[in-house]
Amino acid sequence: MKIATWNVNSLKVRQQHVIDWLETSRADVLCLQELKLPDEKFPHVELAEKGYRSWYAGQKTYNGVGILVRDGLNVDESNIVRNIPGFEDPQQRVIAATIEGVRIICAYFPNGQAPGTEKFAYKLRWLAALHDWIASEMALHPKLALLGDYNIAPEDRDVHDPKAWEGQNLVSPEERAAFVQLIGLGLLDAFRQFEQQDKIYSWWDYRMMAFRRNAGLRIDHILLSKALADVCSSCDIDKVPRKWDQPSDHAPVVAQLG
DNA sequence: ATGGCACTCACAGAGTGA
Repeated sequence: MKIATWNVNSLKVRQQHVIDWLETSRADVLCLQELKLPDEKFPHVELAEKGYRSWYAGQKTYNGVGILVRDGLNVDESNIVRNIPGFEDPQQRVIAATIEGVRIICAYFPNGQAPGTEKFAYKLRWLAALHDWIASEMALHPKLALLGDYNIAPEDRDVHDPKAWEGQNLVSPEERAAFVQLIGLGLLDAFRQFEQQDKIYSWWDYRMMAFRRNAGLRIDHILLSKALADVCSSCDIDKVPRKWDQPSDHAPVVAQLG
């Protein structure tokens, strides 16, 4: 099973990119973030025509997450979860589904704006709630994958200019500690299970020709439980869609299970 | 030091993102 995550920065604008990418990647499961559209505008008919069923939690203008599943894969319809149970939040950031016995959790972590702001405090509260919920999900589902836009660059090697970014949002010690807490639940960063080239990132600012300069961050991740990490044969970031016309500022991250 | 780009809503320019 090939699983992937992609922050598309508006599914309305990037609908054709998603369809084109699914056609070439043949991903079985694609987790999407930043749909930026309400559920009634989700293009489920167009995606179904291309062979993918979809489950989603959207809202107008901001946030929104979805899971696309290739026809033929078994989805447990009784076990779809939207948002973090017990964490009241109007922002649509989480959707989970069990696909072929694998618990797939798609998450759009809060940006956080800057340390010390109210949005940063919300990010830390959200991270704590996610941690506790993931712990309970792992107890129920030994085969679990947490995919999404984490808005955290875990280590300095995930940052193009660690000195310039030191202490800033996305790399601050508090955020990195929260990432380590997730790892502490028994999850593994799929990307780091394999030998990788230096300076591989998943996001580049639209400004300052950041992509051409490879001035990026690795903030989109696939974390796997031990049972899945044992069968994971590759994990890569696909930079190709970032080169297309009118691209998302994020690139897809892909893991092959089995 | 600041802004730089893109998207949404809505029709100007603010809010948000990372």
